[in-house]
Amino acid sequence: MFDILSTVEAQATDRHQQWRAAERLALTLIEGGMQRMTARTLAVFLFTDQDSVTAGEIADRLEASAGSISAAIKSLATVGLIERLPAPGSRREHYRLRDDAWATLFTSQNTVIAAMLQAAAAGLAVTDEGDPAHRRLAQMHAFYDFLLGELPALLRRWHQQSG
Amino acid sequence: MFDILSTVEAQATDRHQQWRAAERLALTLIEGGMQRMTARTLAVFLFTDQDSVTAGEIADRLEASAGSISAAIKSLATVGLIERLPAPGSRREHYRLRDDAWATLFTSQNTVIAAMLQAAAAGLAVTDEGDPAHRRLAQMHAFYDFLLGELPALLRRWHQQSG
DNA sequence: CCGACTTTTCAGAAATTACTGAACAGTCAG
DNA sequence: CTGACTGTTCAGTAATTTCTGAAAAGTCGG
Repeated sequence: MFDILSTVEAQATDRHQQWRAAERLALTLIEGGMQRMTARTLAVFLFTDQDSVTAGEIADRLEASAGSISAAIKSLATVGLIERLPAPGSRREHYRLRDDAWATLFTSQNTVIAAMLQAAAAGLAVTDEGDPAHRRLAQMHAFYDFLLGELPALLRRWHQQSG
Repeated sequence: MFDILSTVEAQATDRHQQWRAAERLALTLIEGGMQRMTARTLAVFLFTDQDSVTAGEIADRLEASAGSISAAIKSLATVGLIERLPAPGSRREHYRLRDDAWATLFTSQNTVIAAMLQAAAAGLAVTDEGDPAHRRLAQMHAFYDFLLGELPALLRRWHQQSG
């Protein structure tokens, strides 16, 4: 009887809940080390009901300045999480989350791991065999060497399973 | 002929190089998201030629306040990277890097991954099937679910190989 | 090529975070 | 139990980071 009305109410509730869930996810990303505005921007890319969004739309949604959104988009694009869409006739740039965004985000850890491995190697090179520091650095080196070797196979399994 | 002299000189150089390598490793850790003083403290634990160190020794080495070192040690102990040693007769507390420190550090990522998984699930619960956001959240959920499943086996392989 | 609209850049303001220093608490020798 | 020494806590400050707002640059239709 009042199906239409209740549907409208439910949708309004859903929108609110979705917005809350988006902000909550942003907090998780921030907790994990991501910049505040970059995290909130990424959350918009995830939760929008459109196929793509513009910088202006994000700024409106987050009530943030165009400048900070521009920086956030640049940052997300640099690590490969989002992509610029071939302009669909509009003057404004459209962006969307890439399909393999999360695997990409995870892969960017490779850089960190490689840096740790290199730091350990540098330490090994300037310490003597007998020095306790040498043993510790060797353990560190072994672990990150192992990790760096395992990650490609891990990602291959993922692409196999999902693709 | 001048072996003793050159050895002394080499050692002095090594100490300097070791100190440089330690600070460099600290920078890598900071880059990866660790607090500045916590990273520098961890570097001391790695590069010291002693079996264990005290808070005072670290403060001297880093020329930092006792307060900041205390906070750093607490932080490192909380995530399980260092351990308090059974007091060897001294009044001062001795700490050292744990043997499985690096695996522990990596494992602490599990928390982040679980949080991401939960955030994705929360998003799925408040979006409709047809909504593009639902599809994106499903992809995110699938990836972190996969990761969470793979990591235990990864660490098992590590312990098998190293132990 | 012009004019309107969008995005980017950047200096300065605001907010957050990290460190210090001093007071407090804990512990062990005597 | 006392005194001396080490570690911890916390308020205030210093430094860094992040955001804004406005000006500059870029882009596309006309």
